Amino acid sequence: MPAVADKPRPPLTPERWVEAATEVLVDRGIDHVRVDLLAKSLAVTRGSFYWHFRDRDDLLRAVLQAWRTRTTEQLTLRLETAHDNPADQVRDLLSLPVRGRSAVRAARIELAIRAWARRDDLARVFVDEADAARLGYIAQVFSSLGFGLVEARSRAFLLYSFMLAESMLSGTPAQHADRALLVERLLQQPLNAPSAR
Amino acid sequence: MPAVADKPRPPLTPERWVEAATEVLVDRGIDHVRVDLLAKSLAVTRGSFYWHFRDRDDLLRAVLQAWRTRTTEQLTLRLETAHDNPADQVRDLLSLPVRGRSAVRAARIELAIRAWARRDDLARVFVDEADAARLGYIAQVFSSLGFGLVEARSRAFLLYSFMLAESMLSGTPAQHADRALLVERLLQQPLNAPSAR
DNA sequence: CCTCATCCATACATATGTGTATGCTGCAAT
DNA sequence: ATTGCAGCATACACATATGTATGGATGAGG
Repeated sequence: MPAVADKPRPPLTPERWVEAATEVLVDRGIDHVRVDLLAKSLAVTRGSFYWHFRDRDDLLRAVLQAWRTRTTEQLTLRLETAHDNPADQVRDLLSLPVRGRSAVRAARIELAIRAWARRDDLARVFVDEADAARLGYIAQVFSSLGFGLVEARSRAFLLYSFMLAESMLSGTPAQHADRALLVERLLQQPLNAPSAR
Repeated sequence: MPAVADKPRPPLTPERWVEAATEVLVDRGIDHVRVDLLAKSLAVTRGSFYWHFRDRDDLLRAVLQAWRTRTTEQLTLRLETAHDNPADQVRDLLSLPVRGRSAVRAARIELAIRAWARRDDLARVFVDEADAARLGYIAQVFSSLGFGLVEARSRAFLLYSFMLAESMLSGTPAQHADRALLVERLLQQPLNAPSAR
């Protein structure tokens, strides 16, 4: 009984493979991102994969690059739509992880890549870049609030730490700390050290 | 040419297997903790493994339990040798990651287990327990400094976040933030909210 | 309508992993 | 000295992974 007109599928793009790979990466870790598994989830055979990608590493590189593209886009978008009031930018940052399903998903992807980066040099490069870029951005915001360089960098790290920890630790965010209290405290002018304006 | 008196090895203990497994876990992640690989690193065959352990999961459970034992011991030790001055306890906590090779190693183990816990329910239980215990301890210290419950928990989370982030992000700790500044700020009494004594 | 490139399927060859069954060896107790 | 078991080795059955080689279908252009 030969083909009764199998639904003609649209051709697969490399992006589809990257999506599928990212999915598995988040749910099961980089070691479970395997060609045959992805092929099954896309309902094709591995023959298709090796048409679009040179090998498995080629795919993994593509996953990292896709992530970098998204994160840098996020950051530049944040830079462009910057509020006039820097304090509001800080408040926005702190309310970021709680708002939106896509933000939660992005956080999960990032954690998975971070775990991957602990053992893979290339992944580590990408993660370090992202961290540096964001820390730089946050520090810049604090800087425009009138804090000196060291102060701004310290507060930026503290804020970034808080965001990281919230995405890592279990439990609802609210049960960890009073976000409103925290943000206002972070915005305060230094107390013992005179502000360097 | 039959055995020219191969060095008689001392019998293997389950602990040795757990050590080896932890080693691999740190360096390459839980998915690389495999029986045959460990057997090679211990210079025996898998036959030995299945003598000491029921199966691979049995070993992984043992790894988690060994970790819990160590971490809770660390915490109780901290509770017992508690300084009279709670402020000193906070200062101790912040200087913890930088002092000692074993502290660094413990941090690496913890990160590996944390990555594991993102996909394994049992591991997650252990990690959550550890987090809760430590957060409780730190909050207690802040509490004895005169902070109210919410204040104490918030500051505890902030401090714990900082410690976590320092062990996760690349770069030397010193380049992130001024630790001394941070600790003194964390110790200060609340400013806008009146302290609940 | 024939051709050719694109996109995928199929079929090897090879590697690496788990778990089980069973065999071998030395030391300890009787 | 013989027995007996602890501790490990060896061998088998099976599953799953990568990568390559090659064949088949389908649509666009000459």
